Amino acid sequence: MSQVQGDKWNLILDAAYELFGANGFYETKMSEIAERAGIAKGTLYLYFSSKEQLFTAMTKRDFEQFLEQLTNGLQQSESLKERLSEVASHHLRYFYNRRDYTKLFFMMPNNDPEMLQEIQSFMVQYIRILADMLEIDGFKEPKLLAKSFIGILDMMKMDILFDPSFQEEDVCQRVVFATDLFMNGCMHQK
Amino acid sequence: MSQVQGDKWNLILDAAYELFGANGFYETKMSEIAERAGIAKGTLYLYFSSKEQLFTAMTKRDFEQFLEQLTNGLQQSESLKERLSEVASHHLRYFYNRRDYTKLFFMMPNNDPEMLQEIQSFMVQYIRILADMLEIDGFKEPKLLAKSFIGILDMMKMDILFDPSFQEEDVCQRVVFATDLFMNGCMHQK
Amino acid sequence: MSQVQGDKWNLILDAAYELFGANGFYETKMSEIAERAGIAKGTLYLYFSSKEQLFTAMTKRDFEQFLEQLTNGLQQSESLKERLSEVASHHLRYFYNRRDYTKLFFMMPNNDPEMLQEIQSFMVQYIRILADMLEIDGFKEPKLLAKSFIGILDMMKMDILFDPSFQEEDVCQRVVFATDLFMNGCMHQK
Amino acid sequence: MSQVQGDKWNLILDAAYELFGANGFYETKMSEIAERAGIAKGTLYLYFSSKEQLFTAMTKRDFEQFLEQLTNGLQQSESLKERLSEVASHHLRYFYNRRDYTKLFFMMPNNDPEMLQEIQSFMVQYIRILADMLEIDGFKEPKLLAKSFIGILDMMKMDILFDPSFQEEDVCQRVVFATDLFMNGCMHQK
DNA sequence: AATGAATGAGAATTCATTCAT
DNA sequence: TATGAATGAATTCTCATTCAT
Repeated sequence: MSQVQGDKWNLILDAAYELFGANGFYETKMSEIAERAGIAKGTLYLYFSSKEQLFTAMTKRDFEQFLEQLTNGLQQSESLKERLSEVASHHLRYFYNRRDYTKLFFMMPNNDPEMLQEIQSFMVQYIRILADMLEIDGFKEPKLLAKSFIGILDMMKMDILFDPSFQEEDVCQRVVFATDLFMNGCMHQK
Repeated sequence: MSQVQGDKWNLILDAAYELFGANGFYETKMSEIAERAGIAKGTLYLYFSSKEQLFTAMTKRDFEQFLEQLTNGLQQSESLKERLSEVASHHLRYFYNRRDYTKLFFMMPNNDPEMLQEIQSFMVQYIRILADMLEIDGFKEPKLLAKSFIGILDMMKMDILFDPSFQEEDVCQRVVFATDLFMNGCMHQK
Repeated sequence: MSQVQGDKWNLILDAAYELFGANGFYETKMSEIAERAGIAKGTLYLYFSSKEQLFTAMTKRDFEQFLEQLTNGLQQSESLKERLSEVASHHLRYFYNRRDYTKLFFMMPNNDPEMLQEIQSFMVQYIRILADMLEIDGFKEPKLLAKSFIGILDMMKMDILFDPSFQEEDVCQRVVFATDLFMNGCMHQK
Repeated sequence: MSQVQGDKWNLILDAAYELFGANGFYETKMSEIAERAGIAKGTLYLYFSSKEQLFTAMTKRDFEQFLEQLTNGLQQSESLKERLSEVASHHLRYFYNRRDYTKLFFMMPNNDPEMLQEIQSFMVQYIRILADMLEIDGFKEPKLLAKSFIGILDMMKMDILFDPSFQEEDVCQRVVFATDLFMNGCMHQK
């Protein structure tokens, strides 16, 4: 995580990430976040107006990082298959690296519209990246295809996060499996 | 199925379903559930030992219903394609019928091991049903394929639940799309 | 104060009266009131929805008592002078008996519209009682006269509440003084 | 009067007056006062050691102004009646001009001894001004009479501040009414 | 079985005040 | 003088759960 010295904003987000990720939104106290960040409780509120907003900001930072790294990774890929592999690899590795933060994906504040907004905005961008590359290659219904691929990858988080025997090598196998399945499915739908 | 249980048991579960579904676990009060069920707060605790357990029981009933109806639907299908269509149709319709209960799929209690247990047990059964039919037809890696198909279907809940313009006809198109994509992908992976 | 056995509502109001009166609204904690009433904090909220509402209810009860006792006292008086004396006596004794609750008259919640409502409603009733008796005797501008008399009496609370040497006998002298002054003023304004 | 004090001192007091007057002591934040005065929060504490002390200083300035203007106004009056009219007019106009600052008269900090001191000191001086003029004309109990007159005038603040239909002309009528009532009352008590 | 009054632990948030710059 | 980022004490209110009836 980014810990630029003096960057209290990122410091707080890092602390929040650890605790929300390990314990979930409702089970994490603002006082714990403050303590972990090494600042006073009141200071949190100089940077984030509420617990909900802090969670949303933390998620947003993570989403942006996800998309940025994905975009970077894709620049080295040429063929569609390479690009799809890159997406799969990035997606699955994302979860693999967050095995200790499972709560992030199952516990978020319920009624926060800003949070929902953030999720939807992320999905739109993620889907567009995939859909664009599929469209260039002439596939019909690129958006639906994109969602399908993401769906395949996302379902795999269950094993990655909750199967303790899941190893880093397994990630690669899944990448190949998902990419092949999806590519074959696409090719014959053209 | 739950006729074994008394009337009041189901009455409570119905009330819980409505409220948890509309507002989420943390935003629903036990007193509200009692009121909606037309009984006293204390009575809830004669049937369920805690709020978490009530939520888990409610989810379990829903899961069982899902699997039971799926099994029934599959008995009329012959070919693999028909069976996959049936699965897709059932899965997507499930979400379509629960458009007003979106919180059910995004907010659940965090630290309840019984609940996690229930989800995993459901997934195992759901996957097995699909994997079995794929295995019979000779596909390799039937479990991974099953998870992939479920993943494709599950991603579609985003549109079904949150796109207000999503109509019942759209469900059918998605069924066809998902089934075709998956079938084609499978066929060429054999 | 009224402490009908089992009447928790009055029990809470009594405790609130003591503490709000001695320390003022903002300096009194709900937990203190609960402790003094011998109940749990949460129980307060079964009877009063907020601290403000508790204060208002307490004030209302006191106002009602004031007006009821005043009305009773006036039934034994015949002449106007007797009646004015009764009002003066009642008003000044009210403050004298509440020498230990001075904060009641100088500290109340600021922005509570219900509280303002209550005060104005009390004043309207108090003024009417006085104005009615003045009108019967043919005085012009009975409402203005009523307010003036109340003003004279109310100003005396400063000495009664804050002059430690103020004795019960002094109350009587003030009653005579205020009544005479006001009567004479009225008589020659007819 | 407060020319002795620096510009900023009065600037702060002006801001405090607006905000305390409109919202009351507890509902006004030091940060708001600073913002309104166009200075930094910390700067407030270079001039006033605490919120309470700021409120007291603000009140003191207002009291001093009240007494100074009253004294000035009385120098042009000759007869007792004229002088009483002047007092009444000044008192009622004071409230009329502060219709937007009602909180000043109903919300002040509770436990600040300096503030209580200030109020009592003001009352002593105000009463003395009135009592002196009454004593010169040979009235008995001049202090009690002074308090009574002030009481009559002060009760009228209720209408002036809270009756939205109260007009400037009504002030004059009240002045005449109060003065007459009081004069007549006094004359016949001699 | 059913009730619902009573409990009390628990947490977010505010804001007067300080002090390093 | 002036600043404003940082502090942290302090308190209301909620709500799952209990238990006497």
